[in-house]
Formats: sequence, C-alpha cells, structure tokens
Amino acid sequence: MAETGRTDKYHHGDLRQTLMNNCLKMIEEKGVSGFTLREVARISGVSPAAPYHHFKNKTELLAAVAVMGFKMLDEAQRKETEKCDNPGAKLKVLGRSYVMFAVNHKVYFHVMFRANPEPLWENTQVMNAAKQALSHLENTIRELYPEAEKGNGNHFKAAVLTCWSMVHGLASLWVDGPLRAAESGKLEIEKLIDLILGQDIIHRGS
Amino acid sequence: MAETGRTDKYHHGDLRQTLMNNCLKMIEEKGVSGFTLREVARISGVSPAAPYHHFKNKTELLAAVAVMGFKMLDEAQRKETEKCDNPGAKLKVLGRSYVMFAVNHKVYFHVMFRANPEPLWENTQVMNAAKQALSHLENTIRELYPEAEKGNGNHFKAAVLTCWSMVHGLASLWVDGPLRAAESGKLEIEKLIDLILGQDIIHRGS
DNA sequence: AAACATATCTTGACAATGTTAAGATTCGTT
DNA sequence: AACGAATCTTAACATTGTCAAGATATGTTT
Repeated sequence: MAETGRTDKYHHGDLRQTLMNNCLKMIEEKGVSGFTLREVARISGVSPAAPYHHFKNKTELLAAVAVMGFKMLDEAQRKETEKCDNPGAKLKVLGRSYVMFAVNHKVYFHVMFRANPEPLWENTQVMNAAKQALSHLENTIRELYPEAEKGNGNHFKAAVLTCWSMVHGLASLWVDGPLRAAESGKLEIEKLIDLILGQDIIHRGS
Repeated sequence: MAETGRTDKYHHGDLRQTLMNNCLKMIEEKGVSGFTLREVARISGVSPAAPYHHFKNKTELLAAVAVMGFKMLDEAQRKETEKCDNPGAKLKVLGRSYVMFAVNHKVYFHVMFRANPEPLWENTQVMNAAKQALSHLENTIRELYPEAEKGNGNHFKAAVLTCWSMVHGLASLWVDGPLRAAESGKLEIEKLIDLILGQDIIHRGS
C-alpha cells in the first residue's frame, strides 16, 4: 500500500497526510529548497491546484510539517527523560536526545529551523509546538537549579539558553554540513555528543 | 554614486561586485529565499542573462557572498583578539565576536550557513574561507589547553567543538528567529552573550 | 429517495523564475 | 586597423506558485 500514489477515486481520501509525507520524502532527496509544491502534487497523484484545498500555500505545508516535527521532538524528550530520576542525568539525556533527533530527522530539523521566509515563527501553531518541546529543558533546569529563578530570573534564562545553544549549535553544525564537511576526524556524531555533554556546562553561573 | 543603478555604458564596469552588493540588499529585504537572480539583474540595470558571465549560476553568486562573509568574520576575529594577551580573555572575545557578527550581519550568516541546496560546503573556496575563520578558535584553545592535543586529540576537538557549538547555537537561535520570537524576556542579545559566556564552558574535559 | 450545500479535485490560465543559445557591442592586444 | 576575447542583450524554454471557474463526489436535510 504505497502512500505515495494516487487512489482511483476522484476524492483522494487522505490527501493532506499524503502531501506531508511526500513533502518530507522530496526534501530528503532534493533538499529543502528543491522542494516543489507541483511535484509533490504530481507524486501524490493529484493536480497542481489540489494542495490548495488543504494548505493555504506552500509555506503552510511546511509549517504543518514543522509542527509535526516539534511534536516528535517533544515526544522523544518526554520518553527519554521518563527513565531517569536524577535531574543531572536528565539534562544530558535531553541534550543527547535533541541532537540525535536532528541527526536522525535531518529533514524535520531543516523545516523546523531553516524555514525559508522565516514566517514559520509567526505561525502560532509552530510557536506553541516549539515551546512545548522546549519545556522539558526548562523544567529539568528548574529541578537542577531552583535558586536560579530568584531575582530577575536572568540566571535561569541564561542556563536554559546555554544548554539550548550548545545542543542546537552542535545539531546545526551537523545538519548544515560544516561539521560533516570538515571531516572532524573520524569522530562519529554519537561520540561527539558524549564528548561535548561530558563537559560541565553550567558549572556555576557568573 | 549609487552602486545599485546602471551605468550608461554597454559594459557595466564592475558588475560582479554590484551583483553581490544588490544580492545582499535584496536578501536583507526579502529573506534569503525571496532572493531572485532576475531581480538582482534588474536592480543592477542589466539583462537577466548578464550575471551568467560572472557566476556559473544562482548558487555560485551565493557562494561568492559566503566567501566574503567568512573573510569578514575572519577579519573580525583577528582584529578583536589582537588586543588581548590573556588566552582566556581571547576565548570570550572570540565568542562575543562570532555571535555579534551573526547579529550584525544576519544576511551573511544566512548565506554562509543556510545555503539552500547546501552544496556551498562542497565549494572549496567556501570551505577554505570557513576553515580560516575557524582557525582563531582552534589556536586560542591550543594556547589555553596545550595538553588537550595529547593522545588522539579528541579532547582538543571536543573543546573546539564545544565552544563552536555554543556560539553557533546562540547565533543560530537568534538569526533563525526562535530566540527573538520567544521574546526571552527583555534580554538584549549583548547581555545574553555576556551571560552565556560568563559561564565556565570547558571547565574540565571528561 | 431527492435535492442541495459543502468539500474536494481538475482544467486552464497568469506572471515570474533559472537557464541557455545566438547574436550584438565593447575592450585589449597585436 | 584588425582580430579575439570579454561582456552584455534578446529571445526562448521548461517550471514554478497561485488563482478563478468549473466538475465531481460526499453528506445532510427534507
């Protein structure tokens, strides 16, 4: 039951989902800029105008994919942290999970953070899904450093942002190419993650 | 002397540079995906086919811009570190300079790291310029932790990558929108940088 | 069951884009 | 003065995103 093809019916049945799947497939092959609404429609077995009954435009298809990606990330973060009780271990697991998500779902990561005209962040659906996915990190840091939220809360924000920047940077460098291209030795990404997260990041604030 | 317009001559005189400038201007206004070869040509006062005598295609124009960006970054890193003798201070200055470059030259950063079909990293010119710009960080870490290069050098690579990831992550989150969109309090980016770089990043390896 | 509103898909069209081929114009050199 | 190379233009092609109008199916009301 190939999802990619058409059904014989005039009404496709589940075109919306099919379009999203084929969108991902296409980005995987041709990159996020090689993605074309018309071709996705073609592959899905419908006319060029059909997608417009499910998405306002090309960008909104990408936004829908981004939302799905953030939900997947959220789910991964939730599942992985369930196992550990120690909040310190939690933090590392979260970081590992974040980077591995980017590595294993490069396409989603691209759509989520490299959306082109960058209006995805003005889409409230995307924003909310993103906030939800990030909440795991915030909660864990809250557990680890309850005192950080005292005062103006800048220490807390700094801690969150430090961790986020770190893993997001590593993920970005990997996904965007420089890390892979620069052949950083024969270090595999997994070992890289462990090396980096092995270092005491927020050892002390200020 | 507006660079953007045409000269009366049949031969433009300095079309290559003009195209690059207008390319930047256009991306600044319409985003990196709204950038169009034809419009850049139009603004530059030449026909749609003229750019093809200076760049192999649209992508290579972007590659040229990316190279220029890396050279600017390289120059900034060089200039800023000249002042400080202490390698520890150097490291922070480098980080600050990296992020501020992204903030102040969002367009360049976009072209350098968000190049669309991501073949820019297969362009040797881009690769070399990027390596050059990154060498400052490597050298500084070498000064700071000479012992890290012992053995397989993994500790050294980890340290470099940790610093790079951190600042690149912060820069990415800012440039790509999530940080600005998430209205992370009223924290300005400069304060954010200081907060983050204030934390002992590579306090100890492993 | 019949009629009707709605959702879904198609056809046909439009302007715009990246790119190339063929021809025109200028520049540098001999 | 003449010639080759560099630079630019015109014209064309296949594609793209998007929209308006019409066709077809679905579901609901009577």
